[in-house]
This record gives sequence, C-alpha cells and structure tokens, in this order.
Amino acid sequence: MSKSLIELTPVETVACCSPLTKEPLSHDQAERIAPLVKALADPVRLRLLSIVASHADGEACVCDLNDAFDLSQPTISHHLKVLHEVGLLDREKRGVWVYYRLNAGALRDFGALLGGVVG
Amino acid sequence: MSKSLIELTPVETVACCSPLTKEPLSHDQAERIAPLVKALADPVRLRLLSIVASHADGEACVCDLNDAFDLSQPTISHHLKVLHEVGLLDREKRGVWVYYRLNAGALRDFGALLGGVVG
DNA sequence: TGATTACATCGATAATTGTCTATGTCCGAT
DNA sequence: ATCGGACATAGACAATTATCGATGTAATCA
Repeated sequence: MSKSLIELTPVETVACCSPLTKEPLSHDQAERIAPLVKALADPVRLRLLSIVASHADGEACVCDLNDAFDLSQPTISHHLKVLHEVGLLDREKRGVWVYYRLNAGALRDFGALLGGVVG
Repeated sequence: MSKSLIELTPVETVACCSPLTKEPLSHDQAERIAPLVKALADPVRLRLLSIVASHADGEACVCDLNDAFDLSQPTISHHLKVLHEVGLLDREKRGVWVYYRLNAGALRDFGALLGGVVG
C-alpha cells in the first residue's frame, strides 16, 4: 500500500507531476512544489547540497559542513534541516556525528520537472 | 564577442555551470544561481510559468494571466517582472497588450543543473 | 482632444526568513 | 557520575517579500 498524500515529502510529490511546460500547474500542485523549490532557493543551501553530493562516499558530517562556511553552527543546522524536511537530504546519526546524504532521485525528479526531461 | 559576465542574466550564468552534484559550488556561483531558483520558488510564479509555457503559440498576454488568479493585477505584474528579470520569461508589447513567452533554453539549463542531465 | 483600456510603478503593510546567541540533548570518554 | 564535544532547538531581531490600493503611462478609439 502506498503512502497517503499527507505523508509525502515535497520531492515525492514532484515525482508524479508533468513537466512544467506541458500543462498548467493546478493551484494545489503549485502549492506543494513551491516548498521544494524554496528549499533550494538560498545560496548557502545550494552550496550545502553540492558539497554533500560531491563529497567522498556521497555523505558529509555536519562538522565538515560547518567548516566550509563563515556562519554559526546553528545557522548551518537550520539550513540542513530545511533541506532534510523537503526530502532532498537524508540524515543518519552514527555515534556523535550526524551524516547527511543526497537523495539523488529527488533532485533528478526535480530537474526533470523543470527541464521536461523524462527519466 | 560574448557578453561580459556583468551583463548575463542568472539563467545565462547557470548554463555554464556543472551540475550541482558533480563538484561543490563556489560561493560566487551559488550567489548567482540562487536568484534564479528564488524566482521559481513561489506557487504563483510556478503557475504563471507553466501557463505561459503551455499556452497556445507559446505565449500569453497579461490579461489572460490575470484571469487565472484571484490576485490583483499589480501582484501578477510583480511576479511576471520577477520571472522576466531572471530571464525565464521574455516579453513583447504588441499594441495595448503585453505578451510573455517562455525562454525554453533557460528552463532546460536550469533543470540540467539540478538533475545532472547533460543537454 | 478626451476617454478608455492594458499594464507598470509606487508606497505601505503584514508575513516570512536568514542569522545570531543562549541553551538543550545525546553520546563517548575519563 | 561527570565532563566535553557534536549537533539541535528556542527565542530574538533585521532584512526580504507577497500583497494590496492608488497612481502613472502608453496606446487605441470616438
């Protein structure tokens, strides 16, 4: 049995929609997709995502990420939370450290939605 | 001779960058890409873009767009301006009407940046 | 010329958000 | 049991933004 709509993260919602250019988005579709786009609409979060994605083993711990920015630790934590909540980053705690990993399918679906490329 | 960097719209800047997942974005790259993502990070603008893109002849006049929303005309005008300024929508005035048209390449480059699909 | 229609701009306001400091929580080590 | 380090949460504040009504501008028509 599939998840109910209410449980879907924004990225999962995106995966089911036609490319933007094929037909007009409904009000509800737009309302569900926008949070995902918003999550990426910040230079710090764009960098965070790209750093995590291109990191060795495909994951990075928060300590590495903190060092890459001139921002406080809570600020980075906040941005990671935003990316995690929309489903773009997965998190896993191992010991004292927390590792973030890209949800590659999510990003790909997102790109397909915008560019009209069918996976 | 190509345009200098300073004249490029955000979408044109995007077109030259590696996919997000290949290597970390620099601070400056992220700062230039973010405004483009921000332009799409609103449900009204997502719908505006999809309506224009899927409209007959690939263009729509503002009067059509106003009718599609329960928002004031200045508000729609504002959102169209945002999309135009980042290069996602082209505009052309014909008589009394203003027509907006999708910059398809811009959206495709954007999708490729996110999804890692090479054009 | 004057009126009307289509769209943009201006100025104000309420809501959102990025950032900080301070504090809390969980885990491993001594 | 206690301490210290890694990360999250809470609360506050400043900056951004989505929206509106009022007004400006440009083109058509009578």
